[in-house]
Amino acid sequence: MAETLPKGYEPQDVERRWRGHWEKSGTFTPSPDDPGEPYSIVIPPPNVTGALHIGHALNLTLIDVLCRHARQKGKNVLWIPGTDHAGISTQNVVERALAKEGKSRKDLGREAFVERVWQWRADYGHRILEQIAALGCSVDWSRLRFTLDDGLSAAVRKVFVQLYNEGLIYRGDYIINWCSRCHTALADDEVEHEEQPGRLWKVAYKLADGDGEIVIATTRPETIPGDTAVCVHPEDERYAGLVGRRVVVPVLGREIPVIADSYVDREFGTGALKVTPSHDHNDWLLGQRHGLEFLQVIDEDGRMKAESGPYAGLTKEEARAKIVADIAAAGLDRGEEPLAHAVGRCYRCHTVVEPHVSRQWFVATTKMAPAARAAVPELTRLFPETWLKTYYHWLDTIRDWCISRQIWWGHRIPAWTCERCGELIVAETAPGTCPRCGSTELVQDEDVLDTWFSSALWPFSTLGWPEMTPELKRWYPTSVLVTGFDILFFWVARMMMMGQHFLGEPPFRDIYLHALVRDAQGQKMSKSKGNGIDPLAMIEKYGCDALRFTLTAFAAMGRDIRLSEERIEGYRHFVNKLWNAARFVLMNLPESAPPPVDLSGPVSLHEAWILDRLEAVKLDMDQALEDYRFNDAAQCGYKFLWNEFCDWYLELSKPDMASEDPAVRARAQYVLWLTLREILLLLHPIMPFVTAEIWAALPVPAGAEPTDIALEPYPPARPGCVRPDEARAMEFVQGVIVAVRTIKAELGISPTRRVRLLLHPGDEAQARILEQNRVCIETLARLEELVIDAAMPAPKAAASAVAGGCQVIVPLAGAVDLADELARLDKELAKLEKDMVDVNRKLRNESFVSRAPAEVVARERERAEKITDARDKLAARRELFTEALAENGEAGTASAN
RNA sequence: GGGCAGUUAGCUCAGUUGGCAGAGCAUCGCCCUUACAAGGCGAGGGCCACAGGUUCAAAUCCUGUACUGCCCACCA
Repeated sequence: MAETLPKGYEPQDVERRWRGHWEKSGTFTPSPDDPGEPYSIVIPPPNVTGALHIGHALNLTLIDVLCRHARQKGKNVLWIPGTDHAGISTQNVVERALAKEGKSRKDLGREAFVERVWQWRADYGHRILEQIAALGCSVDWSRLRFTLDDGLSAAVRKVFVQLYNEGLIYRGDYIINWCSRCHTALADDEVEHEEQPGRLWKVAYKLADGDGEIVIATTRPETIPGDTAVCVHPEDERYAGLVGRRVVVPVLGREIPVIADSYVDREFGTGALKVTPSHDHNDWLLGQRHGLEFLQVIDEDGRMKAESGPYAGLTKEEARAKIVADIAAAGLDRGEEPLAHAVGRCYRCHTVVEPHVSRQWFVATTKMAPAARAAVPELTRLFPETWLKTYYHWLDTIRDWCISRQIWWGHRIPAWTCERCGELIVAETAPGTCPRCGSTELVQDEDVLDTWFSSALWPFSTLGWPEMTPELKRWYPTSVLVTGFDILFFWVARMMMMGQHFLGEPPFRDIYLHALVRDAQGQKMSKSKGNGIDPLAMIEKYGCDALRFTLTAFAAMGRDIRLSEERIEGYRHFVNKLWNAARFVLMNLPESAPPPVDLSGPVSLHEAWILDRLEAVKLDMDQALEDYRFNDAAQCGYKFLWNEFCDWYLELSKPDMASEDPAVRARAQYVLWLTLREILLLLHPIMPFVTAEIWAALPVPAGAEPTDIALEPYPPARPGCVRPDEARAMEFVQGVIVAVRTIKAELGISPTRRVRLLLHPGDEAQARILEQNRVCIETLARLEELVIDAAMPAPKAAASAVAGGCQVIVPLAGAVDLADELARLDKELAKLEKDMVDVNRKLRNESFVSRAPAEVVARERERAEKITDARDKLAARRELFTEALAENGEAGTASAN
């Protein structure tokens, strides 16, 4: 007997062993010179501060499935792992740690602070990597990257300098989103807009030169000190006479002009608005258009500046309250109403952002977007396609990207200013002297780059760019990017732009956007809600393969995943099923692999059937993965293993194992061995550990060495095993067996009780098939006697059914309630009658017969015949059965044997 | 205000080109049949959100409606 497996599958131990093996053996470290079509994926780099959450688990599982599958298909597969320095997030984490020591980053100073962050990374940055490993990811650890590595930093500087020289990076004063907590500018899409209840105040602005007033509406009275105009619509008759005159800013007493601009919505509020160019995005545009004064009254900490006069020093919240009160006191209050409006918040810390005018660096993404747009879908395919419109829309309406951040952790902007002459120098390395005046007093820009700037280079910076490395030649562009749709703009679109600009072609052949993982109620999982499912805890509890299979099985394209622990628990049963099926097979195999048998020659019907199914499953799973239909691939494997291999084939193989004919035994062993072997290969990309463990226990041909399943090719097609006719014949036999089981179950006959069975085959061919599979039927239907003879009269007191035209007759004996069988027959007949009405309605419909494809009509005709045949046979049986009932009189039970 | 999804069994979801509505879990029977009780064998359960339209034929295609969710957006 072959090596046996322990009775229960113990994932923890198995996972630890295989992980260690794969890491040490270098199994997943390819060489650019290896043969095969190149296949590469870059990991969406998790934040170095991060802890693995379920979204990562989904992402990494899907990538790993693709990589392992590609390896099986003979491709030269590279999966690069790495982490992102995550500027603001990481700085926040370290600042919080500092705060516990009662220190701020300013206490340390820039250099010491950055040193402290590196230390933090050395201490904790590996956690996320270990967690990636725990998922069984087949990444190439030898090529691990970090966005602040020397090589990647060099790439960042080169890109910055080149874009600057090309005029695609520029510096300018703009209104940007300012987070007063993180103390930095934020890009437009780093601001989350959130509808919340607010108020709309109406305030009177008195005319400077006499009586009259304009009532404006505002949601932000604290910005009144920064007003430099009042604006109305040019065609608004209500205010026609006022444009060009001057009004007085309430409380402050300054005079400002009334201007007209068609931007104003006459329907909203009072149709008049106050303009604060330094503290509102729209007002900033108005200010530019109309040459207004820019007056900053709120500082970088969210406090009122000296320019706000009496409110100086207050927080903006305090200022709002005081200003509202002062306006009321001055008799300028013209009412207020509740108004829900969107307020922007920092996506990192959720502080309300303040529009703020300052000098920042920008990438002219408006110029780079068209190429990224045009590449899809011609050069890069997007899955699911439904994201196309969103992608296009974003690129079509894109604004330039603010890339400077006023923090310390990140890539420092490679720009220097000459203290003496003011010259701006942008260079990859620090310049020694000013090229204009020769001064050595050069000061580097204090700011660092947006984290997404280095992420945008990830697909080629990780491959060694700007050096033309063998890796870059071999694996760029990458095969597919797998990521969540939530970073389509942050990351994906920007990688497209950078990849095209610097490498001349987009960085991926395909982009697969997967769903978000939500909880069972459909809520986004988050720490604050406490509804998260911790993947590591799940791995601990149910095993990695169960988690991976669950995530794969639910990854239907374009749909969110509602995950709950019960799901994972459910799929653990599947892992266990595989384990036990393998145990059974191993118990029945010799020590060495069974010698090959010609499977295209004569085999028994159930063997032909399972081999035929196996061929179909190989094709289906392969195609599903090619199409990124992960759920279909998982489902397909699940059904084949459980519902076909275990439920039928293993049971059918049992009599073969007990056969006295050594040839039958040998062939059964070979088919068992081979089928299990290929099932393991098919499931391996989804469930690497349990399949590896079983594979290792599977006997190999005498003299051969056991292999590593991770290096085995995808099971090749075996054309001789495609036998649809025999597969159909087997399905007929299954139908007969199910009919007997159903009769037993519905008549309350114990499944273990052996009964006699009479079969009236529909024709000679059926009779032959049934005869050849006598043992199968006897075993699976649990019979004490089987008679296959259309001429053999059936006893009146018998339960009956029709399966594929064959009458299935179970003579009733003992304490069976005959009324049950009558009810059963009537139910069955009613169903057939209904089917017949349906099918006849179609066939009697002249236009159906004439217009539907001939093939569909023929199918319906065939169906009608089958239904009629079954109905007639059952009706005849019912006649006889009622006679039996009458003969039995009040007894109501059969005593036929 | 625009855009995109979703609505199918009690729950969570599949359903590729229109052609007999499926799975898992849950429920209800019967079984400890020597791989597995984390199991086996059966059963019940659906106006495919609503209203129109196209078609021989619609869960599927078109139009509209109603909810639900997400994304984008400068009504202060």
